[in-house]
Amino acid sequence: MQFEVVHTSPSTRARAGVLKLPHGVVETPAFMPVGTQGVVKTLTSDDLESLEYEMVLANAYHLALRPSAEQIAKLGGLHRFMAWPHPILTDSGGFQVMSLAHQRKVTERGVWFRSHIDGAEFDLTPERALEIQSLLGVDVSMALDVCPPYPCEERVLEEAVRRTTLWAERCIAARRNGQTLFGIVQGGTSAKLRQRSLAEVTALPFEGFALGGVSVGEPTELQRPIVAEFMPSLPADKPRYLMGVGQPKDILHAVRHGADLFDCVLPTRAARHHSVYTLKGVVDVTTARWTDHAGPWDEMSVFPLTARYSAAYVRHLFKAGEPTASRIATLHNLAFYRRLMREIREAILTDRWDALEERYSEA
RNA sequence: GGGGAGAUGCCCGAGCGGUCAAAGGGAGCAGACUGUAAAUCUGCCGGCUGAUGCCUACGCAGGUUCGAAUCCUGCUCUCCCCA
Repeated sequence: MQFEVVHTSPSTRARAGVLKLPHGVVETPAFMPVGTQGVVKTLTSDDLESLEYEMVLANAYHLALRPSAEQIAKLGGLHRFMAWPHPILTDSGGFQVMSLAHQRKVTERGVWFRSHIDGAEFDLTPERALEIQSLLGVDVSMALDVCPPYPCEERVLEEAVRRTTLWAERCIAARRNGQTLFGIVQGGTSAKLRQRSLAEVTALPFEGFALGGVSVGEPTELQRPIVAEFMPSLPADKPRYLMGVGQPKDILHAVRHGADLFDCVLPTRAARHHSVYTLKGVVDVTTARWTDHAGPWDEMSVFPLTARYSAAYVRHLFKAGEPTASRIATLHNLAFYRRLMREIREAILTDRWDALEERYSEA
């Protein structure tokens, strides 16, 4: 892996970079669509290419359970398996510590899961998380962390920080040859614990660093200060990844404070839930106002892959329960996010940040 | 022609003397979703009202009863079986 910051905005901490990975080059700031199970739901890999995405996220926990890391390795690795020859980053399963909290136990050794699929035991240690991601053959592996929810007792938060550091050290030790590994900073909404986690994790020789444990249910008013305070403290010469974020405005905010990478289920999940992103805000495409609307939801948010479909038509497809409705909305939302990231990068490179913020002020 | 079953809110469909503006679906309307157990979940859904409450409602018309969607009589209409 190679990372280079090519330009930093003079008025903000926003930076444009180039991330070179085994399967391709990623221009940052970049957004990774979420393909948990080795697909971005409703899309094909060539859709993602048509949308001009350069990197996607997948999930080690989910793929290890089904079809299994060994199975994917046998079939030539995750890139070949999902027919996506471009960069892939995998989450380790740390997020599932939170999302599957009711059927898991965290110990000093690792996380013991009861499979959400068939109830079988699944023992995830930092070492195994690294092995899984190595078997998958992804471009960027994430360390196994403990992601606590919000709200959360200080005591639990502290314990999560402690274990995350311990596991980070074990991940470093377990790293395979050439495996690119990012460390994750925890600490929830506690500045003190964030500070400690950041110091401990960034002391380790990771190739990149992530701010984790945000967008876990906390209000944005609490998320923003954490991002603003700690994103700039992550090593400047390495990629900075804000996990699970977010709304276009959250991304704008984080980029302003120096973030390079993002992922979030919002554009894809909202699409399946008939919400579409436009420069005028998120609109529910099934509401009655679109019944007779022969044009787009927003003239300023029209994209080549979906331009031919009217608001009235997409509304009808959703009402009729047609799967294509979700597909069109997903294409639209990912096109919106792709344009957002492209415009962010352009704004940084041309020092026109204020105009960009103005453009997305309603989004 | 004979015998039987039934008519409930936008639709389907429970209810079978009071706790019924009436279960449950569906449709409709409006929301939520942030490293995906989510193509899921939530709210509203006769009218007026902030709430209490009031009014109109269970095919139509009468009746019994303190009280009827529920019981009785007649009518109208549907469906099924036999000839």
